[in-house]
Amino acid sequence: MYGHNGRVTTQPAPPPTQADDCCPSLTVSPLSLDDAQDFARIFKAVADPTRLRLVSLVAAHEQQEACVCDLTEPVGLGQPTVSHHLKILVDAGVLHREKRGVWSYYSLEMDTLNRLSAFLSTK
Amino acid sequence: MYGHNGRVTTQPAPPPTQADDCCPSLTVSPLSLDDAQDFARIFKAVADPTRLRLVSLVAAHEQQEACVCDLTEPVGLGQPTVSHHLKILVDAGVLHREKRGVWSYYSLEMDTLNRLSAFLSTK
DNA sequence: CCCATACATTGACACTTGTCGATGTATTGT
DNA sequence: ACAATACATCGACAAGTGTCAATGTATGGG
Repeated sequence: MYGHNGRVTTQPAPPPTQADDCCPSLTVSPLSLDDAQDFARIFKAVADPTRLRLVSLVAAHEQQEACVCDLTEPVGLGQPTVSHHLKILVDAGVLHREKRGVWSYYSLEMDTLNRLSAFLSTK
Repeated sequence: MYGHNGRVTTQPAPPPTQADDCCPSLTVSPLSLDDAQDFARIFKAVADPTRLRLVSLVAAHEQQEACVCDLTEPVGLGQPTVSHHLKILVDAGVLHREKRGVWSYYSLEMDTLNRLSAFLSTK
């Protein structure tokens, strides 16, 4: 009934409310290793100042889409570096890439952003 | 009126809706470098599978708090490593540390999580 | 057909990061 | 005072990451 450190311990513990396996949330039940790795991978994509700015620039651009040449100057980095960052965002499902003619147009993958948002929310 | 790549360009562009400087959002206006760095730092703290599991374990623990000795076994890592991860989460404002007796109790900093959540949401 | 443009990929490098073992520092009980 | 416990910090090392210059690949225009 009392643990090694003096706090009251609970009974066998009700089976973790895993009912909502639809969309794992950070604060409802312990994350499985798989879920933790999945979300960590997406967060990693967003955990860089340059990539955050790229996403916000795409969002603020006309039609909510932009090509590489629209982005290199605002972020002040070389084209290969920007392409590299955009690839990471696309691989993580944060951005969508559509090639039209010579240009690659990047747009938001809103489902992913909202999924991340819901994952973090505590209310 | 037409840009170098054939898309219609807009007039001088209305001053970016910076009215909501209360809480920067990823998708409303281009992020400043400072805001981008601030949020990237917090996302970095969360962009690791072990740290995500630590946060979820704290959230799922009794009283929504846990000490290091509660966490080492579930994540399967050594005590110094767990302490290291917890420090990163505390520094980022994701967890709160309170020392009571010999134990350090970690709890959620819900404001930070909800701020991140709102930052990512597109609705 | 050839050239210019937009973008992707590669190789290299400095820097950061996750992990561990060893050690340091409080706090509690005897 | 001493020993044991809980935790933090340090030093080290392999692995990962951000950046660039150089090069490769497709597309459209003349």
